[in-house]
Amino acid sequence: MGTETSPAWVDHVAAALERAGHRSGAARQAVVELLGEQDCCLTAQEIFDTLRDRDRAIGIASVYRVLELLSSLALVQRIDVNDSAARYEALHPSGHHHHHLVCDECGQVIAFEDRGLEEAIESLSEQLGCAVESHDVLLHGSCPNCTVPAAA
Amino acid sequence: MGTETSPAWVDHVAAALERAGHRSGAARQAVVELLGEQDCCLTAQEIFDTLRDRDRAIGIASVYRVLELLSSLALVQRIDVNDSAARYEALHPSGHHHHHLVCDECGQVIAFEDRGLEEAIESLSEQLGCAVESHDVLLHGSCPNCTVPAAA
DNA sequence: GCGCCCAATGATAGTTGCTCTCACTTGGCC
DNA sequence: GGCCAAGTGAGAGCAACTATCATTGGGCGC
Repeated sequence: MGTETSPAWVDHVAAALERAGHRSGAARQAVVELLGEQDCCLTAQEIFDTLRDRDRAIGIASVYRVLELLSSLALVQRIDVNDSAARYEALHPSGHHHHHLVCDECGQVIAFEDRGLEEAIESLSEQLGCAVESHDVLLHGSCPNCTVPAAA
Repeated sequence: MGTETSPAWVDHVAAALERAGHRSGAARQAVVELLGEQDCCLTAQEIFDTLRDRDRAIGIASVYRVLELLSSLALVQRIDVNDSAARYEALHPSGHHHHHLVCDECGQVIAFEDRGLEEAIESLSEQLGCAVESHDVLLHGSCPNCTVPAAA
């Protein structure tokens, strides 16, 4: 894990923020860089804790503020996995993204992608007569670890 | 609206609860009947308020308790629409169900169904090597009302 | 029908994820 | 360097949800 998402997205965000008339700031920068490193979604608390551990501590209010801003500019996607805390992840300008399987046993969130699914959703949005801007697919089940009882 | 989901599902729930060794109770009965009438999802608060308006008031704690029980028995599905309150709706034993479009303008939740989408998810779950028990697709965009600026 | 036992219920206090407020700091144009 | 708005952080506030616990009532044995 680590570099999949990194530099291009961080630059993209910087450009988009500047275009939208925002200044740079330490807290926002730290959150963006952290999100850029991730392969999958993080909760606000995880972002807060990780930055504190790295001696780049910022206020929890700033975490939420940055996430809301990025979300409103379609730079991150908010994902709700039914475990009370929302998660956020980088949203690529290319539209390339993935979806999530939530393990109902251990709570782990696993990312996956599937072309067929994307196509089904695309053709669906045309039929609906609504402007579909983003979509999120959430599967519930058991992850490989929990599926095999012996390995649990 | 009103009768699409109704009697069969309520009976199904009653049977499943008895099978699981639960007694009947007024609060639970009221929640199940209300859910059985719905075509789409309700929040816990909506359930609480509606029952109070019908002079079948029950404690808010009971609402949550019943929803959790039904959810754990796969009799209702919990849906998180990113607006802070979770929503719940009847889950049919036939597997027949629908998904949701959330209007980012007005917050309205619209139900839809699509065979192609279901098929894509089914074939996907086979590939994943995980036991997928349920799935939920959430589209974000604008509902017909909000899509046409003139009608807003 | 009567009584007993435990599941079901409801009021309320507590927890928690998140938002609001406001004083302070900082970036960036002059 | 000075100014001012944007950015930030601490902490209060809010709302959804959960835990607790005393009371109620369903349903079985009698």
